[in-house]
Amino acid sequence: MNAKKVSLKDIALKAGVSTALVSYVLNGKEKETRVGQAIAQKIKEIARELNYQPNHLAKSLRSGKTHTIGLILADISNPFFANIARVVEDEAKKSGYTVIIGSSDEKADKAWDLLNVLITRQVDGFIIVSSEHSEPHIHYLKERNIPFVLLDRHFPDLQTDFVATNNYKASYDAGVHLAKGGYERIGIIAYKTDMYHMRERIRGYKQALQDHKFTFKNNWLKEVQFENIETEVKIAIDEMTSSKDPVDAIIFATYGLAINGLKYINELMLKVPSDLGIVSFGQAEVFDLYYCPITYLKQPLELLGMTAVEFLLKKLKNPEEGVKQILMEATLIARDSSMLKPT
Amino acid sequence: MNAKKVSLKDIALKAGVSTALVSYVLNGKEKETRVGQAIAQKIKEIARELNYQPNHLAKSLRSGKTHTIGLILADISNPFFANIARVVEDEAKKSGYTVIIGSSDEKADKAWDLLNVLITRQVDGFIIVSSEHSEPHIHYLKERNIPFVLLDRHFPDLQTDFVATNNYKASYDAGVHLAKGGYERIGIIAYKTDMYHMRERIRGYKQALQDHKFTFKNNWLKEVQFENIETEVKIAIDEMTSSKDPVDAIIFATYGLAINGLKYINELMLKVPSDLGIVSFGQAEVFDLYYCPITYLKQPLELLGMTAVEFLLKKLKNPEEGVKQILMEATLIARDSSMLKPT
DNA sequence: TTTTTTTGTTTAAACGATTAAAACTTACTT
DNA sequence: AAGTAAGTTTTAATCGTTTAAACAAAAAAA
Repeated sequence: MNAKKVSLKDIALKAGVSTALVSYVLNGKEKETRVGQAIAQKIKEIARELNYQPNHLAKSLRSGKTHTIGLILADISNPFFANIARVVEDEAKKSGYTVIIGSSDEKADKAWDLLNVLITRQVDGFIIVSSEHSEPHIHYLKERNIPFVLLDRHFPDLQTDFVATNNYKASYDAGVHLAKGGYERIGIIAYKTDMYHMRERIRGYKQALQDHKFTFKNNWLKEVQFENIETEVKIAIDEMTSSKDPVDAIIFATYGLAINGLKYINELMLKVPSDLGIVSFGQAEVFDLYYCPITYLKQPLELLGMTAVEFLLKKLKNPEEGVKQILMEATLIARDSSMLKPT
Repeated sequence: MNAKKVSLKDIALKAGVSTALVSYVLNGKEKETRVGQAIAQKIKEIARELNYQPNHLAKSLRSGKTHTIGLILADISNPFFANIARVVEDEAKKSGYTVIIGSSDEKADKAWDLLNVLITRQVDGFIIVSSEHSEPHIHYLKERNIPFVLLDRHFPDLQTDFVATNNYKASYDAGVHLAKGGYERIGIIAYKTDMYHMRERIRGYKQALQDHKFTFKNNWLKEVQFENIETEVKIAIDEMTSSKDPVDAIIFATYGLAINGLKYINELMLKVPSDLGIVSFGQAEVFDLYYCPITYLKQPLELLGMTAVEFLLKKLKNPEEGVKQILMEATLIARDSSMLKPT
């Protein structure tokens, strides 16, 4: 950054007026502050001529607003979140906001670090895809009165703005869909976590079983740890398929679980959908790539991202506004992997 | 942000000294500026007690440095770049830098917008994964003396810092590998672009053919447009497989091409690796998921990202330092998809 | 004509930090 | 006792903007 930047002062000097006038004119306050027509015109011209770019730092220092929002993702290597990031970025830019993205990699302490870095960077607010054990972060934000919106995952016991998917319903739909497809011993592989979105996915699944008079077997629900996903998914599938009540279909509660699970199902030479029906959460072109295209639950990605931005910007404009919460419906995209008996 | 922030002045007031002293002490300049032992201690204590967090905006305004770097990606929905982003972010943070990520979606004008937004945000420098037609951006940056490092893609005619993969070699390896696997009519599907990394991939492929005394047929090279990837890949595969010189193996020059191509190969009921051998650029767990695991070229993702940060930070520290360029080698990860005759 | 109002413009403080230079204390030399 | 040096702290300018308040000149009202 060589060519020393043009400042208000430079313009003022050249126009032979004070910086105040320049500031007024360049901020469209000519009317309220009754700046002379001729001068106003001249200032604008000189500004253009000098290619003036306001200094955001100075502006922010003065105003206390940075027009920057922090986006904390649970895992940016997950294509779902990567795409969310893109949507949020685009949407924020429309309103003149810049987004700083951080990935917590599902670790609460990394999320905490990020939060603090971004707070000292004075972002105006946050959009957060929470990781486990981050309730304290939420409390902290509320306490310090920092505006934020939770995205995709939320805490039902905490009064916060959020935008999320109706996971219960989505999972229920998956169960019903498999049942209709002719499967009767449906299992689910989820993450071992207390996070609400995951509990809801399990609850929806169980409800679907119940509504079809299938008695849930403990063995049909497997919860694996994010850190050991590869080995634990294998064990889970082994146990699910080899017990005395083997499953004939599996719901994968996330994209990552599905990738690992399908990989292993291939190794086992199990045939989808005949040996095993499959439905997975999370969309990805990848599911089309499987020899038997995978039925999946498509979350309204764009809408989620855009709404989160909308909520946050509203809150920034008017911090007193009420709590905004919304649950959006996922769509089940039926493919071959969930059809035992072709209809 | 309620509880009005603690500033140097607050500390100074409480300690009964001037802000200058506080600044000196808190910046570890007590020695050079010979601040009294007792006072220094007191200041530090009060700072801790008040939980003082320096105001980055003010610091930056004064120093002209924001300790922020802009990362412009060609496409954040590509897992390769998403992971690069993560690496860059982590690495930068180690040195106290914050990263602002933007995705140009392979569009030069979006990249230009991003560039300007980030320049007005006064990032200290850029790491850029260029999209096509963005040479002018490079010139602009050089002209304005804004430090930057190109990542993954570079322009051989432009004197710039860059960190990239040796695409020629990688592609050459892919060709040789397929030839060794028993394939003799090897094709490649690439993007239609003048970008050097893509030209190199094609060049390496051709060289491999030549070294095996296979005569390259025009029909074996297909270039598709990023915007129409889905339909054009289909056409490409149709043409490659149905002509009078049908290919028996395909190299996909990118991850996205592979995803789309494999999807279509499935539809066509072509069997990998017997009907068609496959090698693809870009790593992804997804390649394991295919019924026949896909051989791929693994780029040194972490190293690329870390080196880019290293180069940039060095340049920030000492702008006069010479041009840094490095090409890193990809590793071919051999799987079943490229073995015609099992060895 | 004097007073008031309107219109147009400047002044100066503020945001929160950094830092060169000035100023003030002691203590030490001669 | 006066001068100098060394040690310690303050002053004040600066980064680029915003904006309340003060000011001046012209126009309107008295």
